[in-house]
Amino acid sequence: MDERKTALIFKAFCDENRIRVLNILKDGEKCACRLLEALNVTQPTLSHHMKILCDSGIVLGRKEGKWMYYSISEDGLSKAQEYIDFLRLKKEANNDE
Amino acid sequence: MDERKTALIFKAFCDENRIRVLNILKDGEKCACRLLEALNVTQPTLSHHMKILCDSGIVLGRKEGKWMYYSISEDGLSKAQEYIDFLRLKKEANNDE
DNA sequence: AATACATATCGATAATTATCTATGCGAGGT
DNA sequence: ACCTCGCATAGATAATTATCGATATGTATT
Repeated sequence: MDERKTALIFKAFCDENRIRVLNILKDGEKCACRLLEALNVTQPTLSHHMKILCDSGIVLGRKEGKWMYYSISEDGLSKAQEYIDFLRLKKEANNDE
Repeated sequence: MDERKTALIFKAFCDENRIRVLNILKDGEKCACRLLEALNVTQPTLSHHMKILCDSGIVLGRKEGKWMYYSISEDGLSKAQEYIDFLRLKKEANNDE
């Protein structure tokens, strides 16, 4: 339960532009250039967000020739889901002790 | 699918101190003073984080006399989970439309 | 009503993050 | 070998967020 690591995973989801990217990648793997068209930011800014998404483990990058293809990582989603499930495993409240 | 709203939900999870709070609240409702002991930040800083957690919908606050009691919101967790599930509903990849 | 206590809010500052322009790098194509 | 294209990196700046000390607010308690 490294708090830093957990926070890192969810950095993927806490920015509006990154959510926009994820919503697009939901339909399947996309080239960076496609994301750039959709996003109204400059190319370096997109690159910055894609790095954060990859570092979080939620997105996978694949290089093919000149192009970068990004897709959502099922494993990454599982990690995120695991933490949410972890929070659900309540014992009885133990307020006073 | 308001990107701003989705990002807001996950703001709860993208900070180390807030994850620490959630990990504690996992065991059940806790008073703010308990969180303060555990967290190594000043009282105003804790209050700031608790506001973000409540605004995200992941945490519920309840005032009882002088004390504030915080707990994890099942509904909030569901909202977060819904988005993760949403990303999982893949159609076939459609790279080159 | 005076005091003590728990928490929220205010205002300032430090730290982090997002964004841009400019530039570098690798992969094809000519 | 050179050029072009797609993307990453560097460096600077703007915007946001985290944090603190000081103070306000509301709630017992005496």
